[in-house]
Amino acid sequence: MPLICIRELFAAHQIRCTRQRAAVYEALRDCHSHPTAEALFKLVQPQLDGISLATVYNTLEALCRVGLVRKLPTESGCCRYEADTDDHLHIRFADSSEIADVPHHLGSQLLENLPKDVIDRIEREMGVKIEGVAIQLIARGSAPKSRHGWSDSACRESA
Amino acid sequence: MPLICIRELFAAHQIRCTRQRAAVYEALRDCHSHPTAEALFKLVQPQLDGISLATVYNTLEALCRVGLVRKLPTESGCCRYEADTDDHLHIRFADSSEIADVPHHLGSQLLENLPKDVIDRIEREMGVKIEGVAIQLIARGSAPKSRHGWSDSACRESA
DNA sequence: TTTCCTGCAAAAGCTTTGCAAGTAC
DNA sequence: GTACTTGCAAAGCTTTTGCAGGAAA
Repeated sequence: MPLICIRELFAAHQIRCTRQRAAVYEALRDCHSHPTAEALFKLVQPQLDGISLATVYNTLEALCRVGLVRKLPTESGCCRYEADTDDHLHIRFADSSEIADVPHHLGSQLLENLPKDVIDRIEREMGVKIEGVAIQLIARGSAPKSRHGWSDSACRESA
Repeated sequence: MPLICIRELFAAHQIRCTRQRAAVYEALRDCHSHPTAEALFKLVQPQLDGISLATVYNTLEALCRVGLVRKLPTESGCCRYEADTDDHLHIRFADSSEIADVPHHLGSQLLENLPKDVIDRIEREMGVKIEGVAIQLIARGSAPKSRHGWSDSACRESA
């Protein structure tokens, strides 16, 4: 997607388009994995000479706030991000903290089969409003070597 | 559950039973919420005068390793723990990072309805072995005030 | 007695913040 | 021109580690 479209996308979400933000967003969207802020920083550094890690964090926070990016729950104490905000399943690899997407054609069968009436009962009986579902399948080991461009590592517990 | 049983439980899992570990485990099991390490530390401090936060972390790590405790994925950068290792659903409150259990009679209907054949296909097509499923329902706001003893707070983002 | 655990303090890792200079609108 | 962003550095928070003394088995 050319930069002009990112500019429009940002405008539609009412955040300013800066070189740094566009680069971070584009890198995240195109990398098809679920990088940490640090990994993303290393990814954009070559194109944006002076960019700082703090800017990556600020950018991610801004993009999350307007819903263009999602922060994924992890067990590892360091956050991972994705630009694909459609509902989809994740596989979390227990030994590496990596996260992979389940292809849509597989995940949707599972998501669409969630019984609506059960969700309704949970809302009623617990007095809450459910706004989404995050499903992580847990797999032992590390991500298989990037056939789909999944792989991405680096975090406290991956040592 | 009296301490003698915790001793046996630990023995069965081949970890030593110390006062500190027993206290941390008992506090976690009885608190019916999903405290951070820090919160758990404050919970056991009154009974164990000199305990240190590092010991709480070491203990939780040991208990996780043998499967007596689970570390829950969060978005907040600080970990939460639970002693209920049966499969069950969680509700994550987007604005407070708190986590609540969905009562078993409600969650099991959802868990048992997950289509096994779809999981099988995911394993085959992605070349992974799925060992578990973590489902978090996402709710806006904070946890309703503890009818079920859920509430527990304190974390970077809860400010 | 041997091995593992604790407490302390220090370090490491991730994320946020304050501020002056710069940029988008 | 105004309001928002950036880069930098420093601080803040969570978690881990090294080591000497202590407790469990």
